Amino acid sequence: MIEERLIAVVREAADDASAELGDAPPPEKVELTRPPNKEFGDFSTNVALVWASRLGAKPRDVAQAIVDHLPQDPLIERAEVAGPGFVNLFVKPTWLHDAIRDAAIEAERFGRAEPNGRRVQVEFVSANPTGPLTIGHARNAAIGDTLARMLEATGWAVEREYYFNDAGGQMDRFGASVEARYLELLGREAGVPEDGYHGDYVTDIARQILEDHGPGLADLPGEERFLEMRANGAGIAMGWIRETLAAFGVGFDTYMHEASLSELGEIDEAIERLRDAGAIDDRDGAVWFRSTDYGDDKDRVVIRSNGIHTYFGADCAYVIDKFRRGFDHLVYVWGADHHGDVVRVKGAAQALGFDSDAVEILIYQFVSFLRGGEPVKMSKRAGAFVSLGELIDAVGTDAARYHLLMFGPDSPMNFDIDEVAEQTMENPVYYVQYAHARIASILRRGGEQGIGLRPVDDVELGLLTHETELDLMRRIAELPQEIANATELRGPQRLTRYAEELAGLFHRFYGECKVVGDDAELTQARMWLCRVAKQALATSLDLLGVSTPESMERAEANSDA
RNA sequence: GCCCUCGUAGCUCAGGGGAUAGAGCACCGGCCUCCGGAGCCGGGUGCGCAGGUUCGAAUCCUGCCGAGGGCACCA
Repeated sequence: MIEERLIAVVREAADDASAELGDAPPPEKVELTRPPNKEFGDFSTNVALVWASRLGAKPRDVAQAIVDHLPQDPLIERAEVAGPGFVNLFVKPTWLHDAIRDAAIEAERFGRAEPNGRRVQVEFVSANPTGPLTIGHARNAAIGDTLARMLEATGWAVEREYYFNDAGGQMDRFGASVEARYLELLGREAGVPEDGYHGDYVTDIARQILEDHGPGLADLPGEERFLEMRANGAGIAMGWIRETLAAFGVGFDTYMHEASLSELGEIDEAIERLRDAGAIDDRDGAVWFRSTDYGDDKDRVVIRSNGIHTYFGADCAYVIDKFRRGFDHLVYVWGADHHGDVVRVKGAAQALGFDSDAVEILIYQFVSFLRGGEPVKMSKRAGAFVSLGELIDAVGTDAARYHLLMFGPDSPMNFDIDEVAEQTMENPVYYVQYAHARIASILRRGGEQGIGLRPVDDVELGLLTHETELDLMRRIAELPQEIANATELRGPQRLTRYAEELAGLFHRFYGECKVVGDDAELTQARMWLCRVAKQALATSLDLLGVSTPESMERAEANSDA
């Protein structure tokens, strides 16, 4: 790697310069950064700035000393002192040609890391099956799935898990609501409970149950009838959810339901282990986890005085269950409304003897959905909501996912459905996809003209010397680092930014350089550059869960003529 | 009251202690008889406030102001 080589060179120079600079040895760590501006070279290091403060010397003098002692290296064109004391390295463009050649050989593996032998579970969405997914789940699904994709790209073995509660009070209210609608369909007197689910979709579910099982369920004894309704209703809702997720490009490896934790006795086990750890108090007939020992502002009940565990009690068992399945790292993707649970879940993990750093809870802020500039009000129980399916129908999976991933999870965001749907021209996703399709078109054109692409090893990439070619190659070469950074920082928005920049650099290159031209050798080199650029765009989009079209439909929005 | 997140351009948002703080949209003006004009080029305004740490702060710390969310034997 070019970076390691340059770091070694700089370190050598610093060691050589050390004698004449003073007592303080050069910093252990030499960091290379990509300068914000290419006038500052290909790579830059601030080592002189850090070192100078220890030496009590002027940073620019230290930088100059390093430059003066730089060993001869055929790769380095020149080095300059700049700004407050940066050492800027200008590298011969061959490093870019080499990088592109390597990328070409790696093909679809370019930018992705080798397996690291570690397993991670990403648990996300995890909505209870009381109805269709709503737009309230959209950001969770997009972030969770893309994080899973990014972790895979950085070498992790990833399992995507969906956790849901199939007992609990919400599900009971849902079951009672389905039951009421079912009876009403049969002409019987019934009513959805006040605190039940009032959306029309509940009737759809009841109708489905009626179709599947006939009217006979109505005559079952009360409790049995209710359980049938709850179970069948949940099954139908879960089916809808899976369909919607599939349309959104999201698939899960495992579906975990809360009831199985108690079936496995894992909740009892969790309480016992917490008790052994001295983290349990019995008070007022209930069982409490002393979460205040872990920074919570009050202790939390795990078993209520009626003997039923709380959601949090199940969470404790769930942590054990997850680690028991051999994961090295756990990620939970939660909305901001659950941020208060973070401390106690991590605390419970610690009390249970696990490394709480291996329990990562990724909190994302809420999305304000708008329609025509007006906020969309959401209430699932009242039935007033926009489903994720409707969102997908309105704006498309690509635009929806891209828009949801454009902004950092920490950032509260607006999503104007009408804007993303109707004014698609302003959505950057099409800009990026267009670049991809445009490259595909160029490569097709080359094929039509009978230009066979030779193996990249037989192609003189050194012919790529135009400024726009160098800029494009430079950015392509950064893909592996971009993916690594985006993943480590849990920042999918970095990938959207990268993809947009790459697309922009390609468009500029396209404007300046004719790919399929008279010079056969240059055509070969440029077609390979196109191919690698296309690959880098495709990998970026794929990590975002956005499709990579080989051609774009002409938009009807162009019809201003 | 306590806790979490956020506050950057007219709008939506990027900016992992570094150089001149960026992109898209919106607005104005340009672009080759040629590989896709969903493109390219040019035009300008801003880090909520006050301190602190640092050679250097949009970035780290403290306080204040403002917004969202959370503080159940609910899920």
